[in-house]
Amino acid sequence: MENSFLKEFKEREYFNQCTNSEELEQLMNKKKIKAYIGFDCTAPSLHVGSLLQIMCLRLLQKHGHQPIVLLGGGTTRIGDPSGKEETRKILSEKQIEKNIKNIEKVFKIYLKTSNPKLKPIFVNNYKWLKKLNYIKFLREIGKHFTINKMLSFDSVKLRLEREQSLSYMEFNYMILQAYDFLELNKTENCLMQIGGSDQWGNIVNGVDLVKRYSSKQVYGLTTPLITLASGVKMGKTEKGAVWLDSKLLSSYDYWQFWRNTDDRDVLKFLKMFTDLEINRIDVIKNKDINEQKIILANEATKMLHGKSESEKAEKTAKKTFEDNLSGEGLPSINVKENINIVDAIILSKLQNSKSEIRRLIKGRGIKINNTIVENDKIEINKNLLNDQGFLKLSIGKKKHIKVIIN
RNA sequence: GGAGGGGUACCAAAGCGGUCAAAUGGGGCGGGCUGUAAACCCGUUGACUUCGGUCUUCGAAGGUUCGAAUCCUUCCCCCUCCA
Repeated sequence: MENSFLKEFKEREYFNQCTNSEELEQLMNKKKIKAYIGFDCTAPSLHVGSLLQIMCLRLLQKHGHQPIVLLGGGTTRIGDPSGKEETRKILSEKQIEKNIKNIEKVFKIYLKTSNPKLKPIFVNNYKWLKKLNYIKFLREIGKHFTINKMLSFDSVKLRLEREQSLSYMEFNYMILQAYDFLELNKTENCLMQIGGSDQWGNIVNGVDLVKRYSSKQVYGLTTPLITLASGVKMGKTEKGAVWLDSKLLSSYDYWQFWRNTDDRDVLKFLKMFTDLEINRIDVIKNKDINEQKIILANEATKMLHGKSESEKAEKTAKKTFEDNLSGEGLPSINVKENINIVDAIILSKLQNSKSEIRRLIKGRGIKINNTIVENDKIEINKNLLNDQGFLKLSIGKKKHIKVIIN
């Protein structure tokens, strides 16, 4: 079978590990299945750190399979401790519900929702986890887990080797996640779980549990952890998380995030985070590197914020960076006349320390309409407006904002 | 339970009565070079400031002292070895 789900999954470098690659391939070629991914609900929205998982769900739809989105209201209440050093702050019930609602919106943007055979099924594991009866759970589910086996999982093994404590709750997280899979298999006939490579152990546990409990064969598939060429984990910038939410990060800033990709990561990101077919990417990769980055930024932004926002961002970027003009579409703030430059920057939220801003001014890093601000006493007044009626305030080379005096 | 070692800024790690807002390295930020890249070089990196200073920080709380990250007391936490 040409161009099967798994083939494309591998071509796009989504593939890390699979519990049984050949069998899964055969199965998915034969019939359309349901697969699920669980998402963390501790934050008010998702950021690019989750984008690869979202892309996996899109790919499922592309090949006719139906995604299940598990928003782990139940497990969020406990917190996945894997790899975490500090204890997670406990979120209120209300906050979790609010997060879940907001996160659902992200999926409704990225996934097709009209076709009933493909549209994402949203589930919340709190629904079944809250009803669990401890004794019954131990007898029915707990008996399928041997400590011996669990100790052999990397997540556990490493912790023990490093002589770090591993709490009983952490063991339970593994089991609860496995139980989620079992539950989804029973209620939705879900046959596959996808997750990041750090979830491998948890996923394998789920596959095992379903097999032992129901004698059914299900599959697990993981994606690699994306480390950037620079060695850091993807998704953080100077401004913090790269949110997939226009309320938390403007489409312009989102576009900039992709535009600023390291040369060495561009090809990978084109494969991972755009819908462009592989053969088109093969052509694109011979283009000028900066053109490639623009294509990447356009494709990624289009998917989240829509075509017009993406075009606007590109135009603004071109004006701002290439023509050195004041791009119309920059994020903007309104200020009173004669406000001090330092206070204005505080208002813009681009910096939150006055000392830092003064330092930047001393270091010649702040510009108004491309002119270096020489001292921190400057006031913003109407004389500084350009002929379009605003002024461009720049912090460093990349952060620009439109200032309007009212 | 017994014996030692330790908790310092974003991280790692010096300092062990005043010259400490705290060496050094990493990271971050700004500048230069370039391509809104990387590498490299330079600067900067608690807050506020009328730019004179002022205020808050070295696990927590007390105490000694003109003066404490540094000394004492109590408490909390981590690590190593022994049982």
